[in-house]
Amino acid sequence: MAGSGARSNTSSKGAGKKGTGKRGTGEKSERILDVAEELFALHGYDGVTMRQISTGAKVDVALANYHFGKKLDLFYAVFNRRAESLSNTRRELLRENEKKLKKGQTQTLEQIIEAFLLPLKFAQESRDPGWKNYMALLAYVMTSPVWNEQLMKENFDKRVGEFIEALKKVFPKAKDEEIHWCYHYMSGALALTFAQTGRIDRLSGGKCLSSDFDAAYTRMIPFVAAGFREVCG
Amino acid sequence: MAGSGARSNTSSKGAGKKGTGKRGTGEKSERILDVAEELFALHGYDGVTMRQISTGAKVDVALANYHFGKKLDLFYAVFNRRAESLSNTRRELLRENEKKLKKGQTQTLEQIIEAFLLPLKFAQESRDPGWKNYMALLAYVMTSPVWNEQLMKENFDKRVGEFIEALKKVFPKAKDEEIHWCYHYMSGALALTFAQTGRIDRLSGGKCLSSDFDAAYTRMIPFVAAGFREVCG
DNA sequence: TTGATAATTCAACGTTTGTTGAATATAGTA
DNA sequence: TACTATATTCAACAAACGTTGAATTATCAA
Repeated sequence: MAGSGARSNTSSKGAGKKGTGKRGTGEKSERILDVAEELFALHGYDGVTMRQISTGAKVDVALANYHFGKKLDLFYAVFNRRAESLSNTRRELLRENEKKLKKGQTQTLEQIIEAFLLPLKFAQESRDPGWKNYMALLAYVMTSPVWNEQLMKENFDKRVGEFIEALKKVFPKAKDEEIHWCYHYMSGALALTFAQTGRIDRLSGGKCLSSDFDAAYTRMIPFVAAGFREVCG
Repeated sequence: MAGSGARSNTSSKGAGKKGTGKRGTGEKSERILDVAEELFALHGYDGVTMRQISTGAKVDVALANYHFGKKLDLFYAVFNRRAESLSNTRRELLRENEKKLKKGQTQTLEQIIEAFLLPLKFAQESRDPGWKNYMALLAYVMTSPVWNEQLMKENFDKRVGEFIEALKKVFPKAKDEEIHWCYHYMSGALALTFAQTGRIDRLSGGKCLSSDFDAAYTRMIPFVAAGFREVCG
């Protein structure tokens, strides 16, 4: 019989491939991921049906199941696809900064923040418009009480730990609570920016644009840095 | 025939009552609202079924429809219930501050921010645990690209406009863009706090608690104020 | 070309969904 | 009491849901 492919028995992620053919790497597979990414970012996990995804990707409903397993596995696949590359870029920038330093020197606060934000700016300005959708999906996950733990923990928390360690070196006298709350504020500012709700467009009468991440980025650094210094300095 | 009550023909909000009896004010009605509030805040609009709500409220499935109309109308009813009281408290605190001023004086930045945050702190610390759920629901709406406009516009944008006007008086030389972006950062920090995702608990190893809005609140004021001064001052 | 494997579509399944008409119970008035 | 409007439950509907077995097509090495 045929079609005995990637059907996940219970809820495994990897979709056990057999020999040569890698699942989820074909043309249609990527179209499915792209459409799912956009829709999940806009309407959340429960607000999207498999039929909406397959219709948008111009494939049969069953194909998404064949390649990715259950709907939940597809959601994970969408989230994981860009998570690693994002986290890696972030690590590289942070270590690059560290290498540039002479012995005994520590990074400036602005450098640390910049290293944290820059990859996100790159993502937003990338040619691939999917990155914008992914950032919106990230905002959805970051602010969701149910997804946050299972998705952020595995993919991003470790890198954030490094980021916070670097901050502690800048503010050696600060309490841990102060640093963590300040990071929390920055994280919230970021998440709302990613979400691209269009609210700032409305409130500002068009003078600010949700889509203009460059404007958000350049002002966020001094804003956050000043906040850190006030609370932790 | 019976049961010809509050059935909304198309999608009207008010649920046209007939004479004396007010819909949605009984004991079970409020239980429905409370449960719906909690579930919507946790799982979003699409992540909650009418049956989950009615089960949680220990009533029949049909009762929610009878009192509130369609599911969408119930969602609106939940959101609107506490929106007005929140916005009013905020206005009162802002005007109280203004009255205390002598002629020619303007409010300090901290006072303005405090007037904006205080009602939210009250809400969080209220005896009614429903307020915490509502703040999480607010975070969901604030960060959602699809709900933001239709719900925030009607209920909160006007008050935010007043808040921003007060800020402009503190920073008369600042550009509108700068003030709006700073407000945006503050708004994001707030939203993530409301969401209570538990992430700060995890990252800080339990030293900070998502539920501890008081800790978030006291540090947010100096953090945000310093950021405003850096960017707009 | 043949044969095997992967990719894709087709058709259908058992559930669950929001919603509603009718039946019953409750409360209040005359 | 009887009457009336409201509140609540019961039972069921059509539609949409995620998922899957089987059939069909494409791919590619031998």
